[in-house]
Amino acid sequence: MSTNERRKKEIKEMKQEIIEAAVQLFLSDGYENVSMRKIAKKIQYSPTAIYNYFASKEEILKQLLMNGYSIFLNSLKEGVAKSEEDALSRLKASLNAYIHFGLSHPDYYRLIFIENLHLLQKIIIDEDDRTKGFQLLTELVAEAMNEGVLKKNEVQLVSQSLWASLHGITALLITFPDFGWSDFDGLIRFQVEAMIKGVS
Amino acid sequence: MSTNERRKKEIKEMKQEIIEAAVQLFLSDGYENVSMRKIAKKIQYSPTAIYNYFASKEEILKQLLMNGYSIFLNSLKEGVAKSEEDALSRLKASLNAYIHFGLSHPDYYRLIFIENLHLLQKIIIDEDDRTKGFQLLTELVAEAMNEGVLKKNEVQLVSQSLWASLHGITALLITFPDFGWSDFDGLIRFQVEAMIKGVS
DNA sequence: TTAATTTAATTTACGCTGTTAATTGTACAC
DNA sequence: GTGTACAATTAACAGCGTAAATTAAATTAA
Repeated sequence: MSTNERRKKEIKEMKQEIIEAAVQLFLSDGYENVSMRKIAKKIQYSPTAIYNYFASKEEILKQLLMNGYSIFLNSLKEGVAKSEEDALSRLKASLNAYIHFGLSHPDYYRLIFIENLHLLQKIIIDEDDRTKGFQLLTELVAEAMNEGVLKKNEVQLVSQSLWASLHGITALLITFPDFGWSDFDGLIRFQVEAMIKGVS
Repeated sequence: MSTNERRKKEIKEMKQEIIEAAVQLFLSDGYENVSMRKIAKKIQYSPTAIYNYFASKEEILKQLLMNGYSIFLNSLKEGVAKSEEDALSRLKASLNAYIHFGLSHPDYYRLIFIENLHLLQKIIIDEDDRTKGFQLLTELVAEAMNEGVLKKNEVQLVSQSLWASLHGITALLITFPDFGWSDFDGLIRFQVEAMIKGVS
């Protein structure tokens, strides 16, 4: 039946319309201030119409998390791709890319890594985007150890420590912008150097 | 007038009763799930009675933050006091005490340092408790630099970098307990060592 | 001691939230 | 054309933070 297929397309389009409205509202108003009714109003539907496409508000949130995480992964990969080819440069590039993503997409960072980290496990990025962020980091760490630019150690342990420091600087700069940070860029550079030195 | 003074005492007691109920509920149900109505029910008052003592729910939150921050400061000071007397030991003790506070009071840590960090500036701890947490850290860093166990550098920059890494490990362990952390205690030890080495 | 005044507590109410249930309208199959 | 499936709407529920009006109790003044 062609009507069936067209219907499927319509469902997909409607879902798309909903999450586009949701993203826009959440970027401007902040996530917690966006209600189902506001989303519905933006797309000119009644509030409960949305429930034909998403079971709950949390399901929309999950979709937003997927989108944000996809952008996050691309940022990391781009950062690494643009770097020099040696293992240390690639590792540093990934660290800088992580922080840079947070600072240029604070709402997404907050949503993914601060407020809903526990939901991340359940979210599978589509298809070939399987290389998750942390796996990328562990690969770069292992690479650096193999090339001898990083002291050999448990790869998981070192990667987790690096992630922790990355998250710390990013989360603090985002959630506490009015703290008297010495010098934004200087602090970031110092932190990245300290992280590398710390595990070297 | 003695009636006036007695009244002041009653107000203080009522406030105390309210925040005690609020703390209990928030510790068991999680902060966002505690409503004014639930607090009121617990202390056997009507919901709006609370508004004679706290202007809003946020004012109760601020009180909780103050309590939590007070516990936090005491934990830090205790940790330092119990350590060896040399500057490096004292600094390490403060780092460990920070993480330990987060792990033993995850709800308070989440409330203060993850969800409401921006409110922290406005909160002044009572009386002689003026030594704020970050100031304590900077003092220990300066001390360590003066004793020559830490490379001389901008004290603010180093302290902020250390705080960032502390926050990172603490926040991640709290908000993502189900992530496959190599070895909780081992990771913490490694992180503290890496932090010190990074700024040495 | 009684009357007037202050003030603490309650009830009522408003506008919001996420979500369920019942209802309406419309496009399709037979 | 009639019956059925289903998308969208309206109505409704239980909850939220909080403002306003009202009641009740305590304190002060006469």
